[in-house]
Amino acid sequence: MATLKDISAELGLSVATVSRALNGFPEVNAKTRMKVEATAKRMGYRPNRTAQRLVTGKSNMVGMIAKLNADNTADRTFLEILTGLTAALAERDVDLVLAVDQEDDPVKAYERMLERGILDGFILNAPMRDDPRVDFLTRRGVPFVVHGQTAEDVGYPFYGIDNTAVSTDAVQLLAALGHRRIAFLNGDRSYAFAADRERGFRSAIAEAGLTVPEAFIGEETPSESFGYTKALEMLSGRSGARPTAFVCASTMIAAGVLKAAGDLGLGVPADLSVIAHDDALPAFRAVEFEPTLTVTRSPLRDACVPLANHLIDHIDGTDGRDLQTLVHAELIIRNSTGPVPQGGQDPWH
Amino acid sequence: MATLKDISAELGLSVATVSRALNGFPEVNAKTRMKVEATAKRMGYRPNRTAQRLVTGKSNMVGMIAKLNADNTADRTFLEILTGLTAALAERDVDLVLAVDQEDDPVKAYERMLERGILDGFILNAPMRDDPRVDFLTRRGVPFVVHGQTAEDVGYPFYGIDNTAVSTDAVQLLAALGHRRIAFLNGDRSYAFAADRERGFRSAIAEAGLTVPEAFIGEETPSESFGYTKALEMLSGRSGARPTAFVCASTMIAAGVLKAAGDLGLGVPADLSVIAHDDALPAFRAVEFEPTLTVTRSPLRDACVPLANHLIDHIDGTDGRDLQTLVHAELIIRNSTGPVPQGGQDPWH
DNA sequence: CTGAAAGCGCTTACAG
DNA sequence: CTGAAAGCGCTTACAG
Repeated sequence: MATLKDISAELGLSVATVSRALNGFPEVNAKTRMKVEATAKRMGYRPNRTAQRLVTGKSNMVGMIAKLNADNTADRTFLEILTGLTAALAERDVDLVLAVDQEDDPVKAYERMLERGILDGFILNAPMRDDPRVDFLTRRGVPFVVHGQTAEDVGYPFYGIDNTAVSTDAVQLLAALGHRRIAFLNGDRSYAFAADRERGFRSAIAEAGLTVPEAFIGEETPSESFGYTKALEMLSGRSGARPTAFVCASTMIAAGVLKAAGDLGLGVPADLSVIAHDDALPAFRAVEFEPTLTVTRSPLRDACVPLANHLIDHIDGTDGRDLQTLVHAELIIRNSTGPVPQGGQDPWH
Repeated sequence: MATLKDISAELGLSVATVSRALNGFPEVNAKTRMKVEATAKRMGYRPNRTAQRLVTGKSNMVGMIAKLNADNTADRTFLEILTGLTAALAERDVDLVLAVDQEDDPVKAYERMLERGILDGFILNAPMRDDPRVDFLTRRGVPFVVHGQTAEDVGYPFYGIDNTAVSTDAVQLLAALGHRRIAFLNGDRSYAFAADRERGFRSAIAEAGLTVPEAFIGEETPSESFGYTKALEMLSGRSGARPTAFVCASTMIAAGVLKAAGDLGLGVPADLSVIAHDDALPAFRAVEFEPTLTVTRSPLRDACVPLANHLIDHIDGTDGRDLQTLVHAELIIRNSTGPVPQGGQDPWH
């Protein structure tokens, strides 16, 4: 591997000048810079990251720790994030070191990674409300970015969607269509996103002058089978009145609900309306649902570039409060939502 | 962070001696070593990996590049490997840098990672037969370990299961039970494991004096729906005689086959025998199948420690040929296999 | 605009 | 058994 010394010897310049030329320092003579750049290219020069790191104190590596779910499957959203994130980090010449957390204590894995002393910062995925990792990293003074929100008015960088609005948008649409019995199939409430969705759901229900029985609310790690089982249960009407609409935390859940509706001979949207939040996972395309699915949409991939940039900027010194992005998911009305069924058209009346 | 210099100043020793004491050099005085170790501990000393790396040329980091499937989902086995691997590498103080490959050319991503110049080696997952990545890394002189086999008589380190034997064991069991019409639901044949499974299958079929129509052989990325669809198709008998037994590349596929059998009112193992290879994924537990599944079993997790160790040893200079492990998967006979149905008991006769 | 020098925190021949 | 010194490949004040 060619080094700065090789180039400087070749050109009769000092390593210092070569270094400055290659790093875009303004004081270098334009001609010198061109010569240096040309020979660097010709000699196939690559800066030695280790040496750079030793002197700058920065590693150009950030960490992410995957957390396995209770059933030992990391969710498929994780791989989606991983794909976008490694690409976005690579754009800024940063590598991703990955670990998988198999323990109960959520900060242990971070502590261990930190001890190895090779990381500039962390990306926190799937945060809980008041996530203990946030507290831990803040106390240690380690830069990090959160995918999502763990609390209001925080000092750290984050990128997330407004999950409260996700639910209120959904409920408002359904209420405007005349629905009064709206069920909610949420994700695991210990995660911040699901907690926010629930708050939004309840407040929008109240806002619309409606009430919701607890039997209409389910929460679990999103899956098709969760949607199927819960919808079947709620639509059986064993617990009194049946819902006429479902708000689903994910398209996977919605797939299960549609299946349950099909099994019960219910038409969507004639007998039942369904709306879901859509992370735009390649494996679950809402436009290919039958009927096409009304969604609040915010592609998971869109989060990756700002996540990477926020973290790197923060490492480079930008204040965390200046690196906070909260986006409003787009409401896309398709064919799975319609007016509440009336009189004779409603098989339950 | 405390450095060697801090410790040496504290004790009035040279940094060289402190370094040697901490690195277990035999020539250091026992008393000196103890003193050094004690103060190192007291001062919370952690060696600076970057400095170590600059001088030794080793980074203690290895790379793995995830390949997305055509449907953009990385298989769930990938996360299983990731979990075991990061743990096994951590035992030897090595970190895993991850990238996701989104391109057509399989070596591009490796080239890019290599250019960054921060890795000691690679772990190759899901190899193809005569995998181009093997060729590429060999030519570049980059250490790597393969999870699986890409060819016979190779020079690189690998850990894999004997996939030929996986199929022959399955076929021999079924043939011994009297089955003569054995179907095979394989993984994607472009992968080495599936190519080996197919070779094993065909040779065992011939060995047993049987033949197999091409309509009895299916191949696809393993999934429950693949098993379900294919089994339904084969059992419908549209293409002549129906199989009395299925050899499945994975428990996911077997789950689909069992479902199809159920839909058709076929009892397992009374009317149909099913055997699968079991990677022991936490989400698909063969003993919890109904009926419990006969399998060839080799936990994916078991591969991780030898993979990590083979790679690290190879990086440290051990010859690749001395770091090759091929294990024979265990045959576990449970309740999904039985004698071939005869006469009146066979609904198809 | 360029160079000589110090230094980042280690390891490792080479002396003694 | 221990130390002084060189060096890994860079960056960056400090001079000029």
